Amino acid sequence: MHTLDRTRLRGVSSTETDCAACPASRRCWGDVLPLPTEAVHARREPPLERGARLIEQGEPPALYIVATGCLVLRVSLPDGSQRVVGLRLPGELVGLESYARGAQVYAAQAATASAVCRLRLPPAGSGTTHGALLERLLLKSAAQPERAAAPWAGLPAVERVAAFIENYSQRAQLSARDDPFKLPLTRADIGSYLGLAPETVVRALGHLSQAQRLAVRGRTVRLGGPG
Amino acid sequence: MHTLDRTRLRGVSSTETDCAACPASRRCWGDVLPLPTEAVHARREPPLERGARLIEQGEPPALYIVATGCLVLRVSLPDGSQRVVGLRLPGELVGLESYARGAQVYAAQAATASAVCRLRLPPAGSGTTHGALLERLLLKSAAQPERAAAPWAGLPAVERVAAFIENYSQRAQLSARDDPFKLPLTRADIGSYLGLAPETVVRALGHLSQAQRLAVRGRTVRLGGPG
DNA sequence: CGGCCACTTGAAAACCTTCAACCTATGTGG
DNA sequence: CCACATAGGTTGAAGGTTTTCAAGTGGCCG
Repeated sequence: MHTLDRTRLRGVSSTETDCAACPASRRCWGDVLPLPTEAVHARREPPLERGARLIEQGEPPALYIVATGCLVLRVSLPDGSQRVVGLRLPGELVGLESYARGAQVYAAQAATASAVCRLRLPPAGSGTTHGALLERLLLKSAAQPERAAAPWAGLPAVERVAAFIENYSQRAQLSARDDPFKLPLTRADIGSYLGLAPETVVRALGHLSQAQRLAVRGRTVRLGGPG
Repeated sequence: MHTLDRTRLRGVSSTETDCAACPASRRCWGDVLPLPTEAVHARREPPLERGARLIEQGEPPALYIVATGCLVLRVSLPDGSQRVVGLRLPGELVGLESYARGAQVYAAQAATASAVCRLRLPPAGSGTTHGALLERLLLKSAAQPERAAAPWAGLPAVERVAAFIENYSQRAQLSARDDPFKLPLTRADIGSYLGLAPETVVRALGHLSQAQRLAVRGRTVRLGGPG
């Protein structure tokens, strides 16, 4: 224990190292096709005690991979409430979404004593290098159990439907915010997606209509009200 | 319209082309940092009528990007029921998960008349090339609204909790399937994640215990029964 | 015109949440 | 080592929401 490589002694307890030298690298990268030594540069961060926070929501982007322990991901909703949206176990990625959004989407807190490594993503647009790392990350990302569980889970049916419509209208590229648009799904499909009975979707749309939050006629919807 | 490039005439109606030549490429790749001409090779597939299926669950991996229209993603559960798990709009990816799982995870069906392009992923392990494409895909993937919406949404509380425990025990690397393990989350956090009140989680665990589906004592759990 | 499918509406039953009390572990200070 | 404080966990009863079942409406296409 006292004959560690010098590179393990940089900083108080964070270690710049190469995944190829990590005894637990199989957990993170699988046992097939070990990456070339210089491909994955990870820095082992100081260990996290139970309850310690690795990421705050809104922080600048950073990407970690869990080495040991378990992290809980939480989002703070605009109304001040908090929800757990995910769990990360050893070998899983934390914070990837931040690179797409420009900021961390969720807070990450150690549910048990944990250790993580920070991954350095090559600067955007750097071009042709790092292909192997990127490929690994892409597959890993696609394999991840959940991106961030439906934040509407447990909300009342009316709010779930409202969130669905809102989300859809933002993703569909509408010319103006109060442009009428057509829902591509039947009420049954919307219900199946949101975990609601079709009748409940109908009634929820009715309530939203009555509350002036949107105007519904058949499959045509127009957003109304603030938001 | 009759002076199209010869490359647009290959096959009945699918077109091998370069995203840089596509008038709608902004929708797929954004307007900043256009990719080098040869980087993204996409093949426009024959148009999909409303109701047509692009992907069947279990098919070999394939990756598409939606050009126009809207696709619904559905999973068939072991009990025969189906659930909508996602929606894909223009510019969004369909089928990425299949590369991690070795097979398509969901079926994709056109909710409205749609058009898609098939993307050719460089063969795994090809190494240093294609970095720009991979980087784009990684960011796109991280930005995608949902990987596959919570498949437990709408299930009774007992089943949600059961699914959570089962999923956790599979992700945690346990030595044996009937090894006891410790849940890292409080009942309140599990409830927050599943959209249930903490008391409901307690009662659900009670029911599962009583039905011999698992043994719970405090935070220690052991799986029992078939699975 | 008939059939089908999506949508709508009403009433009863099932389920979940809420509220309130109590219990049990764990850790801290005396 | 005990007493206490605290956080997490458990249990019961009341009330609200959602599901289910049933029936009926409206549009679209053969």
